[in-house]
Amino acid sequence: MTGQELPKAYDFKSTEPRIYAMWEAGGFFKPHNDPNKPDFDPTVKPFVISIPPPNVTGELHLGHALTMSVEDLMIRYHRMKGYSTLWVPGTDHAGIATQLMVERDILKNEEVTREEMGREEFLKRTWEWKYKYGGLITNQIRRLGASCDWDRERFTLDPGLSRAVREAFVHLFEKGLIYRGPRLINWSPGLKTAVSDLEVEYEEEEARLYYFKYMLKPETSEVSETSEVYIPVATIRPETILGDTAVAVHPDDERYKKFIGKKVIVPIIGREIPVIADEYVSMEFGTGALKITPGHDPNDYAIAHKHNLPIISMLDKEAKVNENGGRYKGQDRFDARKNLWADMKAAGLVIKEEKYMTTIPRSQRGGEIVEPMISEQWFVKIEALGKAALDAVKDGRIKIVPERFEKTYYNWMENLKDWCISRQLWWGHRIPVWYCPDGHMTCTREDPTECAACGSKDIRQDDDVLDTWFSSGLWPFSTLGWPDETPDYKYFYPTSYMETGYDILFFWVARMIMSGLEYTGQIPFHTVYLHGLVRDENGEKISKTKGNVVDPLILMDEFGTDALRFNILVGSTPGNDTNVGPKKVEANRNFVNKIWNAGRFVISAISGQPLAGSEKEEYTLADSWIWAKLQQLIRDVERNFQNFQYGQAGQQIYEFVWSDFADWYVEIAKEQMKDAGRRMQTVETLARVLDMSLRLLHPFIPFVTEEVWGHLRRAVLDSGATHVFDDTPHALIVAKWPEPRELEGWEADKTADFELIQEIVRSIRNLRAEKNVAPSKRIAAQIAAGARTGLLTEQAQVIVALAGLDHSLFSIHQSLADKPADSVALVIGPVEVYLPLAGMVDLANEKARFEKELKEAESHIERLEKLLASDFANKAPAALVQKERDKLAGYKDTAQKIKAQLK
RNA sequence: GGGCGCUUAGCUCAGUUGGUUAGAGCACUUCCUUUACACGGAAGGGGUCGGGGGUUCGAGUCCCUCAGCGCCCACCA
Repeated sequence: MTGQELPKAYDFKSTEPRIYAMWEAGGFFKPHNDPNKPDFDPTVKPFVISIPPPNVTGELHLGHALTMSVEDLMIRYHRMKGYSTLWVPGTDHAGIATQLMVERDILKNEEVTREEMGREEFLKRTWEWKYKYGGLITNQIRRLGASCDWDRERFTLDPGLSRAVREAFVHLFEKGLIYRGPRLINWSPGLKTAVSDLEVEYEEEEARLYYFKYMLKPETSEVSETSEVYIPVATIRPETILGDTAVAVHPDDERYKKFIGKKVIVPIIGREIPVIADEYVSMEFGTGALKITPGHDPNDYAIAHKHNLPIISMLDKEAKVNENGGRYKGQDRFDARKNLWADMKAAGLVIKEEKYMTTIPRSQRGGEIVEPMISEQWFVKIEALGKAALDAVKDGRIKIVPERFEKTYYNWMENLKDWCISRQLWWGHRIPVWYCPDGHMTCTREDPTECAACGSKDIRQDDDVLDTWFSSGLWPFSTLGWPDETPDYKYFYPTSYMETGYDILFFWVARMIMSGLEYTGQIPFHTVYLHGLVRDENGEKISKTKGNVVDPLILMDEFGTDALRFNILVGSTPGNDTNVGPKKVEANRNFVNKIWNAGRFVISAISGQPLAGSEKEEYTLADSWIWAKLQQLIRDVERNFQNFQYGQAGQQIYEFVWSDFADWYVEIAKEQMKDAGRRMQTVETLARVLDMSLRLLHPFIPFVTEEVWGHLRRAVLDSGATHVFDDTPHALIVAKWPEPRELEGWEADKTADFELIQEIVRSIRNLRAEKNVAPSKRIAAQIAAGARTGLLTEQAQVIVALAGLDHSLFSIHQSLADKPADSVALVIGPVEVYLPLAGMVDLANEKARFEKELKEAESHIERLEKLLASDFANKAPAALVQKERDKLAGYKDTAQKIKAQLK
């Protein structure tokens, strides 16, 4: 197919699936150096990323699109660099999310609850759900162009990964780093499971602060019906009064000192509890007296421990009042609050209530208010693990990008609390501990048949499952075969980058580091790259309630995957949020189309006639310029990639391709190709620059670059000019990453000369536009070029073509004795251009224009003279000073020429 | 209460060893269907880089300070 036969607009719809299938069939997603193959070379460096596994039943959202785009870019770049590159894909069982989804579905369609259905049947249904919908998300990830090795796809509940979880748990158990016991945990009454501290979100909300009387227990000697002796207490959750086991005051509080050691009466239910002294109580806040509810408040729990107070749980798993709540038993926590308060009011125990802003703990998943409760749970002792993980970042074995997150990480790792890992769910890895009737625990790698302690055959497995993050914490190595020393594990582990959102730095990244160090004795990855959140086009946080949800699938349908990816990748910086929306994606679709058409042009240029064998002339100024620009671009992109500045790199390639290559070089190339002698080197330069540009762009926009490159490659090979490319593999995805290099016979540093030509062309165009000269009209021009006569004479054809001049009425002179009549003059540094625009010259107008330009030039001269007279000349780098001197000379030139014109 | 980030053109944002006249996309104005591309081309308009102070020959970039916005962490009822 030649250039002309390609459609005018890039058809991403048919191209993308075809290209993806070609890549996959070609085995390009697999590491080229595979430890499972006989020709394996252990000295080749691997580059590995483990995908942050999406929820197996999830659907693609922009967060995934961002993750996949960035990781695919990293992967493709390293693949082209020659690393044995592996991107391990997979999905997460996502305990709570998936279970909720299936539970709701069954309830809706069959009106059966999970409890009614039973554990075994429910799990069977959930697996069916997984098989049915589990492929959805991975197919959507394929659409994004993700070059993962799908043969190595893993799922957290796979037998292999489940074995890894089992190994990890038993390891901790045997090491004594895991324990079970009743502790105050965050309980989600809706989900009916414990959740970890991280899964609780604190929201500032308006609540009420209730003030009431804690009546002193009358002492027999001074019973008085009228005396009202009480301690005023304030609370946000009056229902927890039912669980109070003390009232605490500050030991130095003169108001309450006399009550310390006495008893007060719990309202309505009449229990006697002590008044204790503790410095934790703030005298200034509230009433200065604090009710202690150890069963339902973390601070109170700590105080109760200190003072050996009893702990009363007054809520059940559904957050209804239990038997400890007397007459309120069975009432929902909020009903109990209302009713108890009403009863207290009736009893004269209420002082007042007022509005109060406070932080309310809500479940990250369900949104309901989380209740601190005493419950029997499994915990991981975190101190030693956290210390090791902290050190790994502190001593630089693991680098976090951007660096500022290291501080956040330290802060969190230095204040860790034991991790509650048990969940009262069914969908997940069941805790591998069995109990016998005597209460012995058996924790083994293989399912036991009898109690390890007493031999009892009557053993029962723990009902709970593990926190999803426990298994995903093993992801970088469990996916590679651990705990077995598989070839993959040995070669690809530790992995290279961990790329994910900063929002799961603690949830996931920190836990992977702890797990990796503890189980494998190695860091799981050496670099953590954190990306930001995706926001809508106006920088607003995307939320369903706001109705500004942006669906990546719709964007891909409308504008193509490459356009979406380029939007996501360009203009985003590490750790910062990125805006995505149709307008931005459309702009990038246009860029993709630009590449397509530039490709079409180059391919048709090549296909014109055979390239091989023709004589080659010297490179032109334009050839040298575009090549120099490209070399600079390659260096800049490399530097930016090394610094993880992918957005910056993308932006620079965009500008090069559109502004330098398409707008200038291609237009000049059209001229150069008219000259038979120049055709070969022009086409070669076109092909080379396009080739390099496509390589640089491939990690960003893989589909269109692969497609265009395929056509380009065939055209080049058909023309016989095999020497043009560094390498011609079957696909761009495995082509070599560009490195800066010089061409034989090519002149470096012609940039300034070319820029003068650009300035001349722009000035002429500008004047034409001002004078409303039809673009199609070719006009005459005379140039007085002074010292640049040689350069301009050489570039005459370019100037004539790009500025729309009439070749036969164009001349270049060293100087002009007489200023051409009826002409408009332009001054560009040392060059004067005269455009004889008869009838269009307005002397007053011209004068005003020159005066304005002169003023500008003079202000520059003034500024530069001042600058060069200052310490700048002594202290700044010599090259920089010279540059400013040259500039000053240029402005002086211009000013002088303009002055002459004004005479 | 602690920590972090942001404030640059009308809008959304780039700008990483401090060094030309501070950039892009969108929007806006004028012109053009020229044989790669109207998903295009050409030419324009638009910014005291949040305020103040400092370091420096030189600051959007470094330091201090103030203001506004946002995020994270934290046990004051």
